[in-house]
Amino acid sequence: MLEVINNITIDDIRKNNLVNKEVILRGWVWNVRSSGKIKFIVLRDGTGFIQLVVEKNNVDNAVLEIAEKLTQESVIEVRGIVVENSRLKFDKNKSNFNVVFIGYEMIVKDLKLLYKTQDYPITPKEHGIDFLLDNRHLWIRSSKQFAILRIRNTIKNSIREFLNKEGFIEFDSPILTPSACEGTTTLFEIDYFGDKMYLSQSGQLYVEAGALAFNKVYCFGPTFRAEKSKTRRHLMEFWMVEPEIAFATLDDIIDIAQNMISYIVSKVLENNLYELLILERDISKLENIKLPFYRITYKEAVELLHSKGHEFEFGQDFGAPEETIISEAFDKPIIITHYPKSIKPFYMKLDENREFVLNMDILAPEGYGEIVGGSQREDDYDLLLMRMKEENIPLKEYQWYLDLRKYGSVKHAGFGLGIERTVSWICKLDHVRQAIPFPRMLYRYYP
RNA sequence: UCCAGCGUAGCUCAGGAGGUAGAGCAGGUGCCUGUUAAGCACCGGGUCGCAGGUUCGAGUCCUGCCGCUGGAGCCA
Repeated sequence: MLEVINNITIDDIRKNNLVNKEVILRGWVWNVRSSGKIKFIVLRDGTGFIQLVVEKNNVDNAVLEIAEKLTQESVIEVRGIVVENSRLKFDKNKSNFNVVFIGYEMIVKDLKLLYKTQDYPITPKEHGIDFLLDNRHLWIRSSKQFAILRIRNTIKNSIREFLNKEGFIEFDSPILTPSACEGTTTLFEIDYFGDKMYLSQSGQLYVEAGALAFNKVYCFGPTFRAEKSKTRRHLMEFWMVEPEIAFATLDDIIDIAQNMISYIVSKVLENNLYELLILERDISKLENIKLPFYRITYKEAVELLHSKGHEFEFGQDFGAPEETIISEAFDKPIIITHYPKSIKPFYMKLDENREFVLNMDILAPEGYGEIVGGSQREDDYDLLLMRMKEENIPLKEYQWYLDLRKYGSVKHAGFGLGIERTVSWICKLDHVRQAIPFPRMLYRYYP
């Protein structure tokens, strides 16, 4: 008598050898095709996709009747034998509805209908982005979204793993803040029992306090920016990891940042080949992400733009076209350092001649642009005060921040890495809105 | 916020020299034992974004508004 394995997922079938084992799966009907007395059901259970085969001569009439009436997203419990099937190998030239079958299928013995779904809105056909975003709560069931969000999970886990190994502690910065961390950008205002508070646009100033208390810290969470920007690289709510290290210089955080990015990519390649295949990602581009990355100064980047025939005024900040030109010129992430102080915030440490700052941006390759921004921080009380006055920063609200330069100030540095942009690059998405479960965009926040 | 484009069936779109709508998919009913966004046959499905205007007549032309998409600025 064959033992039936219950409590199993499609992921288990993919990872363990369960050929010729009888198993029970529960999941949602993805698609049904039939050819007379044989029916093919594609099942998804949240961990993957598998084809079920219902043959007339193999099952009771009752089972056949259920199989005949299945609709998309109906819920079933199915018992059957796992078999290998070479016909189900992924073929790039044949669209598989973007489902990658796993080399196995299940010959069904029994089938129970647990929930009958009717008129599921997302059909196996093209849909417009407006419709899909309105149905984001259902769209996340689709194969590509499934793949992207599983890769996002790997990326977040790998970041925590990496920082833990490096001796960091997670230090939570507040989301409600009494003042702006970066004076320039717009903030979401909150009524806090009659006072004005803001949703945090960066945990950086708080992790600086953390670094002087715990040496190596990072915060990891959502941040909010009320910028009226409407591009493929912007969300109003996005996730950022911000490591900050005491006694560190610009060079030190460049090392940490590129090691971290390289670790993230290696973990995705280790854990998510299936998902990358669903996304039809060119894996060789990711395998190429090896240390060290390219490193140039702002000055050299401007020269590069000029050599490409691009008009650009020295002293301006790089916009989307510049970032794209620069990042397309390299096959690995590119680190740009020493920007002019006039285009960077007050807390960045000045270099010797006080013209440039000790900062770095990291641009992802393939035209993806900035994913990391960081700097060594100004640790001298008087210089910081001078910079704050120059930029009209309200000193009263930042007294606590100045205090950090008054009581045991040390050189320190840190950076922020944007999660959605990183996901977007690794998955080669055309927009960051697909890199987060429920994107918050300008004028679009449903569901 | 600025520039450009688009709003027709549940979805993706066609019609667009003004004469009151059409295809695929999805849904329904059949046929087919290896399909793979299967195929074939038949069926049901529409205040053509909203408001006004021109006209005998507007999905089609004009004006305004609303919604969405793409791009720019700002940034991660």
